[in-house]
Amino acid sequence: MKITIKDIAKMADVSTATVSKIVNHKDQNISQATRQKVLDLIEIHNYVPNRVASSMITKKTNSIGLIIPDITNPFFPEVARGVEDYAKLEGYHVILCNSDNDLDKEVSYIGMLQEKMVDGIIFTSSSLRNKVSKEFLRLQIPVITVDRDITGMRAQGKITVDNTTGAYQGVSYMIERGYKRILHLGGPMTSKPALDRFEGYKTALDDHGIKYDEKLFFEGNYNAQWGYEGVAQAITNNLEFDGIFCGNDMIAIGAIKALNEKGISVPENIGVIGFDDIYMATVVTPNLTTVRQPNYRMGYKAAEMLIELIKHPERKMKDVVLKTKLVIRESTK
Amino acid sequence: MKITIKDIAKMADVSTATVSKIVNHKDQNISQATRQKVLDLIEIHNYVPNRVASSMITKKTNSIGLIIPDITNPFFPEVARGVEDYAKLEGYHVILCNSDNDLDKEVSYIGMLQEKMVDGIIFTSSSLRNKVSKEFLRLQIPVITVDRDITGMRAQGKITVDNTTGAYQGVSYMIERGYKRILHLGGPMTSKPALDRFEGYKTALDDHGIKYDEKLFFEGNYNAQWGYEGVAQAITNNLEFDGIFCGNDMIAIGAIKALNEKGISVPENIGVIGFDDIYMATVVTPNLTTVRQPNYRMGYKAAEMLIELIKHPERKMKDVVLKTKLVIRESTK
DNA sequence: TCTCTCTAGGTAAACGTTTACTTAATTATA
DNA sequence: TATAATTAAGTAAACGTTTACCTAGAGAGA
Repeated sequence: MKITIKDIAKMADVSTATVSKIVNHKDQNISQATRQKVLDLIEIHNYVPNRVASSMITKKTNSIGLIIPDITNPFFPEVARGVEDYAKLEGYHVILCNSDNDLDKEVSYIGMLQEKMVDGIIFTSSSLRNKVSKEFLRLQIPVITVDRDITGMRAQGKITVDNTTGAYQGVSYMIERGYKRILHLGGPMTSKPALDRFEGYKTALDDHGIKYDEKLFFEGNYNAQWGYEGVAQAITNNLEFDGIFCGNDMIAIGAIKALNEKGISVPENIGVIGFDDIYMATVVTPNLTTVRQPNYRMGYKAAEMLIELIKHPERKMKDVVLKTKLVIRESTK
Repeated sequence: MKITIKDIAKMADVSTATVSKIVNHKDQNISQATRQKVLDLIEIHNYVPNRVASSMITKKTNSIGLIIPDITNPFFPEVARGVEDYAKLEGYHVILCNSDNDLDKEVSYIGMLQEKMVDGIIFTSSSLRNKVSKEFLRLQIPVITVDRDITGMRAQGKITVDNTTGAYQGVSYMIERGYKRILHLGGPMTSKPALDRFEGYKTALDDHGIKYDEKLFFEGNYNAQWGYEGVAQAITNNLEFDGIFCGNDMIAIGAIKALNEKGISVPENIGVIGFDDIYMATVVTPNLTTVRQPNYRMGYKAAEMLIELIKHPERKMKDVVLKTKLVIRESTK
């Protein structure tokens, strides 16, 4: 039998209220003698308070849900780590949910999280989808989105990255280094980040007196496969280009692989730049020049905002837009 | 105000017991008319059952704790995904805990998980540490360890990988391909997997008539940094070798980087083989020949065992030892 | 001495479910 | 027709806490 607050109370010959006060450090009005007696008993009998019972009363579970598409996607472990770190600091637990960007799974998770009475939800997406289940819109608890909006819903908080400026800086850098015809292998244009990066790309060209050529723009997915195929296709089509701005690092990694196989040298013949700065970027040959996204920060910030909202639901949160940073390595000359 | 089972019961003019039975599908003895009436009310008012209240009675929270050192380490997302996938299948939630192999954090997490009344715990470690907190030993709930033992504790279940055979196969393959003096850049020998791989390495040499030379064995960590340094050191020491068997892929990636920088060609001059088969192995140049560990499987299996134990605590679990697989790519000739 | 204010703790309801047991009505069986 | 069995519910305790409110005694001030 598990030992409860009643057992401790009986043994200490006090009421459960007294024990409760001591356990929760609301014990200004408890004598040192009683406190010590109770604390000793707790230690001896290894009493651990049942937080599900407390939750019934306090209406707080001290847990938050983290919905991401796939922890296996190298983008997400860092944001997960960020939210977990801050959550722990504040005594919250995080429940990990992999949605695979699948509406059904999302609905199912939202249901489970609601039933478990989580205090809030952080929602991250790889932005491959723009719809969101109506279950989301019904939610009574605070939701923070990171990296994207939820259409039709005003989430209580929003963390994004300044993708436009990031792309602008990356592309500008390429132009300044002498690259003139820069291919853009973008992510899916249904997603805001992909759109913003495309925007930054165009503006950078424009500001440097280069006319945007739509033949140099390809829309695809966020994976290495697509980077590989995109380059292969461009070459087959005899497209002329001397640089590639990729929608993310995975695309860039695929692109470099294709170039290597064709015997095209990076960065001498063609420069490549990615987006994200995942660890792999430092490991491929050549090391990838890329626009770093503060993934850990995003997660951490998201948890910060969420927990502040949990504590003060009436507070209005300002959206936060994090800055990117150009990381120059070897894939550009 | 959140709507409760009582509200539904009142509106449907039935008892809460009836509603409860319907919600939990224990409704053989409920008339279709009543069932439908209640179901409709639930739908209309968007009633969601409070599982923390149920947990009080059923003594089950349907959640499990997953303690890993760091989700950011490329080894772990796959195992996390494995446990999450199976857990979801069975209606369990997983609470993610990053321990950083730090005893204090571990103790803190165990405390929190106990208080939250998780039904079981999966404990994974990067094997950098062998001690475990006494809090672990006190735990009343089932614990499954993956990848390593907990010293002094008989966990209710254990998932490991046959590291010895894996190493044996990898090293044998190198020898058969003509490599003769094979360096071993191992992980920390405080960890069982590192030891077993070392064992497999020696046995393979032995079985192929090559004498083990202790000058060719280096003990280190599990990261790329160490691989880089290990090789640099070996070269500085004018050590003669034509192959490297690495304690894991990260080490191998670091080693290849060092070799590349010295202008030593892989695999022509020196062959390199890793362990794990993380995604990065397919992305470095040359692609890494490695011994694949079934990470996802490990996580999945662990969740399977844990949940079986939760349902049938009396059952005795057989330890499972998963097989590795040699994946031949480009870093060996 | 009387009243007031602290101090140290106790009382008991409440949180939202589940479930063992009970009950009333209906149907089947002999 | 009398009884047994089945169906379709309802009753109320229990789960382990927290907390608003209460109380008894001690000391202080007048």
